[in-house]
Amino acid sequence: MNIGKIIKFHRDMAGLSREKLADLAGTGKTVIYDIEHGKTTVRYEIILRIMKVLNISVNFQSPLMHLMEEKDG
Amino acid sequence: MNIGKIIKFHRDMAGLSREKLADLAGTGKTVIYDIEHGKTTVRYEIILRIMKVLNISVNFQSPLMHLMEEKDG
DNA sequence: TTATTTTTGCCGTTATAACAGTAAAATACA
DNA sequence: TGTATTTTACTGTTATAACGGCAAAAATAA
Repeated sequence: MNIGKIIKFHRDMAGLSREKLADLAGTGKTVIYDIEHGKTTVRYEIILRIMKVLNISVNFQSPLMHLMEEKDG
Repeated sequence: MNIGKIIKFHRDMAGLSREKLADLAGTGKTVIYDIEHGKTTVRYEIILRIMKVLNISVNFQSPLMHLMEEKDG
């Protein structure tokens, strides 16, 4: 799953520059550049913040997931 | 989404110690401990490797996602 | 029970990711 | 066209995440 392309595509669709997206995500512009260029050695937290701004949800799936007790807030 | 609990649950189900999981994921055991304790300032790449070992898939969803041209291998 | 093995929890050091700065490139506007 | 503004590409420095090491705790065996 190419996260760089996903972010680039959504950023373009939102009409955001890297710097603007970075500001909204509370991070530096360089990391946006890095991610869009295929770097995956970036903080997970930063990925999450960027995804939030771009209205992208992150989901985890597995055959066992439904067995986890989940307390809904 | 509590990634720490997800990993802890699947690790237990797989009968793996942190050290064993770390070895399989090609990382150190400390980061497993950190993640399970709620730390999100960890490398995205490491999350991916751990998820792979535990057979958990990572998916991104958005209202625009289907508009991306995806070349299937 | 005691001894042995395994696992967990955490700290200090080292490698590296994030950042600001800046030049180049692109875009906008007159 | 020229000038201003915006965006991109990249580098070096600094903050910090990843790691190994070790003690404590837990599990397992005898």
